[in-house]
Amino acid sequence: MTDPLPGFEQPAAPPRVDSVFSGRVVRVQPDITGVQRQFDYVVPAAWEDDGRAAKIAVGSLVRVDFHGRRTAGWITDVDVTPDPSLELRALAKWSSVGPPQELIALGDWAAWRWAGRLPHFLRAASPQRMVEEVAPRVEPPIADANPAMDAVFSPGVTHVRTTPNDSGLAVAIEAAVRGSALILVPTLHQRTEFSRALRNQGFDVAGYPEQWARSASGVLTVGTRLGAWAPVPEPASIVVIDEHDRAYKEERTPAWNARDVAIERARRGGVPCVLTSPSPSLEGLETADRRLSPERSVERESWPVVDVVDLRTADRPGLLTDAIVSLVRDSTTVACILNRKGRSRMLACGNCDALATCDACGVAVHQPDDTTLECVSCGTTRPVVCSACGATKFKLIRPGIGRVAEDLRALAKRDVIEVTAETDAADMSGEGLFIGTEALLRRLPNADAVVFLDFDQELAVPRSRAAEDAFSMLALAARRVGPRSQGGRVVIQTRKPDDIVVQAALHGDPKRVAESQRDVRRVFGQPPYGAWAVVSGAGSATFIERLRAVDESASLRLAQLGDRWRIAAESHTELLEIINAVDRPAERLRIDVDPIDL
DNA sequence: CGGACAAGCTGA
DNA sequence: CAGCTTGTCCGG
Repeated sequence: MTDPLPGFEQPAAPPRVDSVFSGRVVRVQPDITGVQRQFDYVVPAAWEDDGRAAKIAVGSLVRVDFHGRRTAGWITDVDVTPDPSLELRALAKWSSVGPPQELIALGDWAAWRWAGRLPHFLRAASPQRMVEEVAPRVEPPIADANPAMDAVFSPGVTHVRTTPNDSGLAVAIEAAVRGSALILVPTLHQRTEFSRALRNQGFDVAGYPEQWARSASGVLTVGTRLGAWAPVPEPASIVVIDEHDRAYKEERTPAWNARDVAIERARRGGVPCVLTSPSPSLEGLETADRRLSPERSVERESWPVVDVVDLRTADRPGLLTDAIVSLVRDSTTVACILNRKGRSRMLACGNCDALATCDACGVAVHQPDDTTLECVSCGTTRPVVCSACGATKFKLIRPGIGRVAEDLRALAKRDVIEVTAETDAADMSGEGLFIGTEALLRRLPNADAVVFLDFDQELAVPRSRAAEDAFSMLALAARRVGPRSQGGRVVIQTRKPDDIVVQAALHGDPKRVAESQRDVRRVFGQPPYGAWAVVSGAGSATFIERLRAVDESASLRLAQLGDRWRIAAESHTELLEIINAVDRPAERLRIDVDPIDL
């Protein structure tokens, strides 16, 4: 250390007298994305006297002096033996109770499994606001478990195929009866529904992440994707409702999947994990130790009447066949689904309705990001400002839907409600004739009939999961309209009436989809019979180059897809052992393990 | 991540 | 070679 220059005052250095420290040393993971290392700090002696030291535990949120600044972090280990050559600093502040030990270990695993960083997962497992202390664990009142459900809650992973009109609530209630459980659902709306239903059954319910502290004291917890990281201590079981749902997959990096986190968490805790779905994912079926399905006749009866309209022999051109028109006239609430994937989308000014066009060539423009409009034809860009009135808000118009809605209005002689992202939920609660994309199915509470105007749109998607996704959409439609005994009706317009997905819905038999997909994917080594990752971004070329160097025996298969790369391996272990060993380039890089859109 | 410091670039 | 940018390293 250099002496201060004469005449200059030395800045106040932190006291380094031994008696100031308690001698206890803890390990801290800083909450900084770029820092994967952990660092040791000592507990200040003063904390022993005022009770703060007693709060030091694995998972605690603290603040520490780190390389000239102060940062938040998590205690990942206590009573560490530090490297004697280091001069340790003291913890600066105890902030909050944090995730329990087992979630920190699970975070380590998730960081490996999705090639991500630990702080990302620790944030998911931490309270949104500081928590002073957690109430002692509450033991839920023990009710009588239903012996008929013993098979569902036996050790390991159980896949329960539900009927389309069974939300999975019965499984969730039974889980609650058997001890403090963790229930995951795909959407916030389902979280509200399940919480309400469980409360009506007399259970105390914590919603994650808002009620972190209650969850931490062992209250039955219901959450969406993030709920996989709820701090319920040693849950008696973990239930994943509608396990096939894409909402369980995080879209941002690291692109983790809550279903898979739940499965691993249950495995580590040695508790049952129950997956439910009316349209199972192959991943869910494959990881399950046992698969339960309803009796064939029960499942069949729970499906609505499915009408298949062959568009090749339709009575009139276009999508509004006679079958549709008469159905729409006779039924009260109908949802018409028309996905216009891959078609050009146009923008119109939210203020004056002028179509946004290119200043150079007059062609319609699209909006690639928040700040630019780009010409599809010549690539000219301009700011998001209307040329006619100067407004800065634009709305998306899907020419397909607008046109069809207009025609439908004329043919059906009734009002048609076009549902977009901006449509108010209140406008969708009553009766009516609705038209919109797949999102309409998620938002409409129920309907007398659902019509897929052009189902080939779904079947023709070039993705390995296309069939499963298309079928899950039909299962969702079936849930909205109810079973055939209640007059539920789903109409599928297609040029491929013999497609396995259409046939499976027609016969109310999801097994057909899974079986056909299983064979295809096995042959080609596609997930879940192999592991995939997609690498994209500016740094991907460098990354792939380095990966080739690490993968000496060339056990990974690489395929370039435009500016992205697909990495395929026999297993996740093989895939991640290599991916995690590659030095990440400085440029932006996105690694998507288990991509859902490939 | 962000500060420290080294190496590289530019213009007088 | 000062003054600036860019790159690399590293933290308790």
